[in-house]
Amino acid sequence: MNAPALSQARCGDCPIRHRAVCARCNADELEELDGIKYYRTYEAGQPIIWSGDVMNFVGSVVSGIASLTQTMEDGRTQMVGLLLPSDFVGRPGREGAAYDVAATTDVVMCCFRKKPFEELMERTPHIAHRLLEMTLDELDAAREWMLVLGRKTAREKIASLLAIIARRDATLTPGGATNRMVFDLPLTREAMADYLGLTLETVSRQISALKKDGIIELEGKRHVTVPDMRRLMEEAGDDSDGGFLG
Amino acid sequence: MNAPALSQARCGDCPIRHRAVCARCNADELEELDGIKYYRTYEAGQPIIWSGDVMNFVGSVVSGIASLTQTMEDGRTQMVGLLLPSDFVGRPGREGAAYDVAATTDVVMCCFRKKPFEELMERTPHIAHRLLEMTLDELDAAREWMLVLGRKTAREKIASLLAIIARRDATLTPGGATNRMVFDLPLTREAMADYLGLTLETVSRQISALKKDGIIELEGKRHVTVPDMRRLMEEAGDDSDGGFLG
DNA sequence: GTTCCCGGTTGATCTGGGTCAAGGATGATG
DNA sequence: CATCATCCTTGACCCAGATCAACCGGGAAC
Repeated sequence: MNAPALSQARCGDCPIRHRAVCARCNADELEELDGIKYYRTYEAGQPIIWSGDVMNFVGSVVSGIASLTQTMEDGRTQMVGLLLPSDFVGRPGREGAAYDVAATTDVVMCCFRKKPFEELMERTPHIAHRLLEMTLDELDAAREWMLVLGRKTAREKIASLLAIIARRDATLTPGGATNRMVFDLPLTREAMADYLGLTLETVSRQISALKKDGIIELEGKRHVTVPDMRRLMEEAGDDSDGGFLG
Repeated sequence: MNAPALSQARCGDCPIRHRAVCARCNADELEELDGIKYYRTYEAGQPIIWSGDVMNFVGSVVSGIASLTQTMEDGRTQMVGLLLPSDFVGRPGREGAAYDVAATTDVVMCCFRKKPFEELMERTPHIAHRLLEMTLDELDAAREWMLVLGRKTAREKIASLLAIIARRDATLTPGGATNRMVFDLPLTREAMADYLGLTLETVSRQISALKKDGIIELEGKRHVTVPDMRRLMEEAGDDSDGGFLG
């Protein structure tokens, strides 16, 4: 893979409150991170890691959206996770990457060199603890997605995805989830298809159908208004919190 | 849920080398577990935990097979994990169960009361560490399964499942995986269908097809011989290690 | 402006797997 | 032994979603 632009920065520069390790960005042990932490930026479409590559860093997404995908020899692909700001990338204690990671939009990552990070983890149990919690969250999310992939119809799949994206935006928006929600799709139709185990044509058709039925409104191809979140949730086939972020 | 038979036992009685916490069964901190550890048995078909139930224990499977399933209001179900001997159940730090857990065959569980277990985890970092590793394994497995659910054909799904079960048996069998493998299916056709996002009729048909094509041989409904594992792997659609155990 | 390109839409048709329905085997029970 | 229940198999048919193909629209390059 190609080498993206790399910039060094002190911890205090962390632009957001990270959910995991970086959540400690202003805390005591952070002093120890000087010199092992840096930022990287990736352009939309760029690969971040290839499955099987040796990963010599861990990190978390600062801005933008990255995707985890698995690929078969014949080219069939399945997206197995979406990485949103504050999500963690990397597997302490593992050598290689398990899946392809790519930037879906422009992405800024906050990285830590792996070795020192692991040593830090040894010394500070609550970091390991936080990491375990995040991993459990991701596991829940992945298993919830298994239900979507295995048992839901195309329409339900689309509604589930829209609900997740809306809910994600809600957590980033002061005020949070309301009945009416407005957001931009951060994914192409093709990426949505890869996420949902569908073809892009089916994605397009089902979005059109949801629009025709008044479940959503569309402005351009990406800007979505959901006039009534409850109706969208019904279309998704369950009332569950349904939060796949992993 | 009903209360299954419960028997107390000292740690030294642990019948197998557990992969995770129980891996410490003969180690120092185990002394501390006296009184918070016990065994439970469940009959095939019995529920172990309902999704949403308060879970006051964690534990690991000693013998038998348990399944994790998610269910929609209308009854559609998706199995999201198989728990084999040595697999861990429970979520330190979480109140409720996230999915239904049920005994697929007769199951013996080695349980720890949750509170004391969590306290023990606080004090002994390497248990937390081991737990993180196991959770990462399960996450990998779940994501691998997402590829199966989202993109593979019915025939590939069946082959993938057979390959996983064969490989699991191989790890339990001295000698390990060979070209020729013989094992018993621990799942009904319906359970396989729930695991694979198919109907039981399709499962049955595809198994018949694999038999007709000489990929597998069947004796009765459950006893399977795979004359050539490589051919089965090809049918599964990838050469990957494909290990979904979680 | 014109052209090109890329992401998206829509239509026509095909098909894998779902659905509905009718047996078949095996093993438990009286 | 007959009965019954469970699990499994197989057939006939149907439909949701895949496939193949044509076209649209907006933005970047010339």
